[in-house]
Amino acid sequence: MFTFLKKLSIIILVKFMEKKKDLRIIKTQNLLFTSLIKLMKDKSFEEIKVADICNEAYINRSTFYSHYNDKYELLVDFINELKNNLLSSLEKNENIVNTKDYYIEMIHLLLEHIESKKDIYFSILKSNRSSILIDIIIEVAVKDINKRIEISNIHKGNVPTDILVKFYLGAVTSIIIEWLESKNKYTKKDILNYLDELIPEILV
Amino acid sequence: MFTFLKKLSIIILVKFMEKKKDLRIIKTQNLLFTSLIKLMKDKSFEEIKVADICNEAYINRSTFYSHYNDKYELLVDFINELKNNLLSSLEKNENIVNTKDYYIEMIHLLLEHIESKKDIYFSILKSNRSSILIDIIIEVAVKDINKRIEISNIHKGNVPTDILVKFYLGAVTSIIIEWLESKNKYTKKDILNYLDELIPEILV
DNA sequence: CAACATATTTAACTAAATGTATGATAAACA
DNA sequence: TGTTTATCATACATTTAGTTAAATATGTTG
Repeated sequence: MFTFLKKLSIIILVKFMEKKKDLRIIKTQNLLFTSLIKLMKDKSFEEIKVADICNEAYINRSTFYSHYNDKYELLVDFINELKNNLLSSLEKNENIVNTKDYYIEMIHLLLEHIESKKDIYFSILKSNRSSILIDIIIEVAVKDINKRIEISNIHKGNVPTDILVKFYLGAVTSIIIEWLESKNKYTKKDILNYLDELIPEILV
Repeated sequence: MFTFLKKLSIIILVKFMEKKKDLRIIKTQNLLFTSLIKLMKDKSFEEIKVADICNEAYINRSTFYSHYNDKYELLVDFINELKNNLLSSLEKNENIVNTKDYYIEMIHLLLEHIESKKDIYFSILKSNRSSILIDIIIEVAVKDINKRIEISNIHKGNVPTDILVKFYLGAVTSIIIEWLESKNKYTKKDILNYLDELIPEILV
């Protein structure tokens, strides 16, 4: 119970530090985000101008500059939003005991998150920024994995844990990108089955 | 024999179409390439201006525009150069019979290539463009793998070949990036041993 | 080596996009 | 309701991109 309150207070503190008090700020920020997503469907991020983003969002350009110094800051902010979102999606995974099950369930949650925000992730790929997608998945997944301290002690082989983790996360991410890019070629279930087959029990 | 001549003539035709006859062109192009590499060590690619590249190369800006329409074209040209380079490095791999040996040797050649051009690849990572590195490795490796047609028929499981290939190439690329980013933490031999352990015989 | 072809330089210029500043207006907050 | 502050409208300085044309320098070819 105390832990819960502690958690809550931290969240409130973070929100407070972010200074997102004023509704107007939240409103414009969301408008800028959705504008960015929409534009990234048709253009690469480099081609998108600050003026484009503002026009699409019906927001004055000087307002944009009162929030961000340039479009790259907007992108970083947007990506962090996605990361936090994904991280909390993965939290449902906390009380799975078996390690292999944990990994498969994590990938399951990952795919569900991405499918629920397919527009956004597809826009990221379209805008020629696949490295963003890779960054998001790997960073968030590593954070989640690091919560399960035991893992680092379990693996019996000669391969260091960080290498092991990067190996399989790179593999999974690569498949996810293939899944997104090939649109309707594979279902979410297909991908999950393939990964279940490809990730060995040895990991446990 | 005829096929050989046909191949040769195509190569000659390509070289002719590239119009790289004049030494001056080769010279400036190389200057632009090395200038780009040098700048990417300190700045992200977005931050680098056409004028910066020209100053560093002691080349007039209008000369730049007689070669490329923008800096992105220069980057593409540079990347293609790297791809061709890597592809011919991998050719030593042609007459290996055993499939697992082929993969390990391919990774070996890959690591040797990257180590011999460590400056360049490290610059690419520094300039916040890891997706370039991923593109290069995956595209070239897939080309090389596709030469060995048999592979597509060999795998016994339910996982489609393209998924299988993307899975392990994603994994290997992820490790290579980790290897480069962690500078001196692992030797080339370490990485090769780890990957040898992680890539299953099942593939064969 | 001389004649020719063409790549590079120099310099000026247009257009577009960035980033800043200020006072007026509108909306949120307490 | 009064105060605070985010947004708007506008104007302006600066940077970068990309084009053009004539003079110069450097490779190519017979």
